[in-house]
Amino acid sequence: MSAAKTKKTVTNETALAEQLREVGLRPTQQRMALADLLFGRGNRHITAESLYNDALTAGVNVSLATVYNALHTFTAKGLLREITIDSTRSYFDTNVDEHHHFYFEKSGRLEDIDHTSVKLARLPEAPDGLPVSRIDVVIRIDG
Amino acid sequence: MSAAKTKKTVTNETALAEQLREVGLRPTQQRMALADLLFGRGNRHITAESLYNDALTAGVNVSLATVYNALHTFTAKGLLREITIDSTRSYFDTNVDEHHHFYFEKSGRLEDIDHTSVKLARLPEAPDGLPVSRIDVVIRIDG
DNA sequence: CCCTAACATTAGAATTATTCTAATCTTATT
DNA sequence: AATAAGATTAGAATAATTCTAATGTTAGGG
Repeated sequence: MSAAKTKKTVTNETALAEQLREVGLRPTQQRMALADLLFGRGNRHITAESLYNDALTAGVNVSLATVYNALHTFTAKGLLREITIDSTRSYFDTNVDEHHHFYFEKSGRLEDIDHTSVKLARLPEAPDGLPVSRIDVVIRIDG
Repeated sequence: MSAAKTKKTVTNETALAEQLREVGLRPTQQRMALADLLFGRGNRHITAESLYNDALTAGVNVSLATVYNALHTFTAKGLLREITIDSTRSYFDTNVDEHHHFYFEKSGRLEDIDHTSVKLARLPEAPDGLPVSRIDVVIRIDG
């Protein structure tokens, strides 16, 4: 179902467009469509290729290069989190809260682990007292 | 300094060649040279490109494709451990003991953390009781 | 010992993932 | 509504990695 045509003066801006504006991004056609595919459902782990395929299936006119641009821009703005597990491709997580991951080696699938389920009782001091930006725990599952 | 010429009958096989044979690999020129560059010094974090450059500098005649082959073969045989931190390239660690890593985001450098320095007090159960093959902890340093 | 067949290894060519940059689109300002 | 400044897009280029045909190695028979 398509929304009623927007008049030239912006009067009925959608919530999605507003969210993009809030982080300083223009709500362009391509970004709106990709943001909708990304955030319309629950938390997901996607790759540039998988989002590109989702876009094609949804009939969205967008190039793969633009999908990469959008993923990196969204990550820089804190709307996505990049996870590096498999060097052959980048994964992006729509869950940006503190959490960890199970990685199923055979299928390549990722599963979120709530941060309260993992407790780091002892941690080494960071060299030169430099700030820790993030701690990633990946539990690799043989299956 | 070059070792004395080996006679046709293998009498004075080097220790390095013997180690390769032990894991079922032929001690070819290229592999011997790469193994020497990899394991000759202390623990290191290398990339295919960095090892290739080391080889060129050392005057070793080897292709980049062969460097990739050797790194993956050595990893499969347990002589190296692959670490995935940065999706733009694969790192290989000559330290195959249980340990974790600091990752310096600005320089891209890795530093080993002894496994006794990190204590995981609470861990979630693996789904379906599947076996855990490895737990990786990466502490990302903003510097 | 040497020769040969079977298999392992190598590296040039091909592929895949990602980035770059020139062209296009948006938007704030008038 | 027109314009200029800057953001966004996507075709082309690049970089990382893999594939596969050619080459090298080795064990066993002659």
